[in-house]
Amino acid sequence: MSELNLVFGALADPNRRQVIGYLSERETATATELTGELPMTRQAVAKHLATLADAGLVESERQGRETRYRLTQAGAEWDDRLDALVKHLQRRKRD
Amino acid sequence: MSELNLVFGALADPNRRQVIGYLSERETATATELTGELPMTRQAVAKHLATLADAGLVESERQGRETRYRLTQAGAEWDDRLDALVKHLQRRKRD
DNA sequence: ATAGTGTGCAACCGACGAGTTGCACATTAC
DNA sequence: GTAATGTGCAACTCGTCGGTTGCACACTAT
Repeated sequence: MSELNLVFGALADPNRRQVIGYLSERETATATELTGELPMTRQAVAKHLATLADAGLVESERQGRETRYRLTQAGAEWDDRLDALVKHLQRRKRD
Repeated sequence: MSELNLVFGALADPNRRQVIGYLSERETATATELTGELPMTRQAVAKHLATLADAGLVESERQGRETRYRLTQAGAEWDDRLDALVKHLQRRKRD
């Protein structure tokens, strides 16, 4: 599939956008850690992380018995775009 | 549903992104006209136009026996963002 | 060695989305 | 009026997606 499709498909889910937000704050996290923030099981979070990784927004590295995820450059750029977009929408709604 | 969800949900489908592109060229079009450009039935195109309208990216106006669709301001902005994004991805891939 | 913790994989389920067909209604042309 | 064109609505199929459970494997601590 084309990269654009993968990226927009990944961003279509609000939980995945939230994961991007979390990763932008914490710099790095495991699927188990993120499970504490989201109302779903670890396996569901792991699936979302896999989808984000397919889209090139997230990368993973195994350290010992845990695998830590972090935003890629593209993922960080999208976090910025999303922040800007939310503020843009709020401003438009306010006027 | 939140506006952001509606917008990203609408943009997740490549056919709908293509419809946005077509509308940015033609200024205005009917569902039947767009059917000539896409490998699907008129009703399918009409559904896509409806979800784009829900997301506020497109607006419709009935003129006689046909209803003409055009991009809203938000839709036109997204068409620009998508163009810029495609070029951004191409540039990144080339380097 | 054994228990505890973290992960990955596979199968399953329910819901939703994309697309289709069929038909009824509205508008225009003749 | 009647035929042709454009639209809208409803029901149906089918695939995918988000989420779950269950289990096996990897690593760590004691």
